[in-house]
Amino acid sequence: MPKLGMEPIRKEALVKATIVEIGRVGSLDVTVSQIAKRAGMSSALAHHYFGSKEEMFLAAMRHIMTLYGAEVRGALAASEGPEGRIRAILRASFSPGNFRREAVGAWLNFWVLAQTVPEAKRLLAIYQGRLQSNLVAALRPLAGARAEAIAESLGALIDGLYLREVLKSGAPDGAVAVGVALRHLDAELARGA
Amino acid sequence: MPKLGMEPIRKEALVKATIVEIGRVGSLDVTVSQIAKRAGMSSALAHHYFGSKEEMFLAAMRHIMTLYGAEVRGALAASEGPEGRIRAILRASFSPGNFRREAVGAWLNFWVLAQTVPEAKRLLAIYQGRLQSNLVAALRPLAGARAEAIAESLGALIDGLYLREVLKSGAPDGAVAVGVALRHLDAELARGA
DNA sequence: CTTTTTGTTGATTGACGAGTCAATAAACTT
DNA sequence: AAGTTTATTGACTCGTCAATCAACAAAAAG
Repeated sequence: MPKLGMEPIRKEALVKATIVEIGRVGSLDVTVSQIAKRAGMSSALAHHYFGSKEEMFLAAMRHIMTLYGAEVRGALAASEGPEGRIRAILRASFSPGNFRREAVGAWLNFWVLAQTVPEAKRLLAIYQGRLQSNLVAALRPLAGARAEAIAESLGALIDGLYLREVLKSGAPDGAVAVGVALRHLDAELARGA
Repeated sequence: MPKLGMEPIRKEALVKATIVEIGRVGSLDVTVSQIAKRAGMSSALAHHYFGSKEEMFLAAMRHIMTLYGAEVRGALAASEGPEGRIRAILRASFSPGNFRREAVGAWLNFWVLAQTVPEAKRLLAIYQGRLQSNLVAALRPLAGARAEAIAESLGALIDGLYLREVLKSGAPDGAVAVGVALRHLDAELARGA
């Protein structure tokens, strides 16, 4: 049955299964067997393609970040004006695709991973840097020298809203989160003016 | 050698050791043996006093929350006026005792725990509720009907600042965090006025 | 002084899980 | 057709760890 060119297909299936399982179990205590089973293959094959469980986690992290980055870029391209760009970033951050239970759970656990695995820390730092520079770029025309400071608190607020989503029961509501972030932004901008 | 009345002493030592080990390892993948060793006893004794590892985690969580709560109450008692009360809450939240690497790491991991262990979720909800009502009480005279909304975003911001501390290298700087939170607050209040 | 309660641990059990290996098979190369 | 590369898995190794147990020691109770 060996069809050739399976590698990318298998890897993608494993990455998605990893995210789903982390979200389902709620921690990084997922077994390779669980992941492999959900992806429809044996655990041996999972080890064959990724050398270790840690590599699977990192690949899953890159995947989530890639999705997030793409969504932000897309929203940014379709936006106009500084304020429009900020709204775009916020909407992308809390879009149904990113702001869903399993993705939020995955993020939380990647944060834990970052405490011990340097590569995970690096990836998370990249995410933070990109968010920060996107926000600063959009804020510069509106807030001048205060752009950095506002971007930092806005970034922390976004992360905090993600964190709090973990405790909520019921489906995530991105609109509410966007509203909270926008109110904060308005307040900051109003003060500067 | 069995001196009587060891139970509370042993339990306290275990709770502290649990927090230290979680902070050191950076995850909940700490063994009971590690914890027991740091607390100066055998793993069997740890199991004797707490029935399970999970109970140890929950006890550690209660301990951290108790410390935090006590510090907030103390700061609140020594404060004057609505604005003073808010400052007190923020200062307590980012005090050296609470805002230190191992405590921050422990918080993060408790959040993970809350995804699967109902009791952990309950405890975290209590913390959030207390923080919220403390903030609302202090904000009411300043912001009236907007107190709840501001308290919510301020609470999320605090959590976000904790979260981001995890990625930073170097010693935590509570003063900076308090500054960020206070700026946010000022902005919100200025708008309402 | 014997019985019970409290403190304490080394040794053991039992389960589970990451990673390896050998074997099998289909496809591609020469 | 023979040889190589890619796909795939069941079985196995080896280690780890939570939880239990049996046993011992000292204090308190009767």
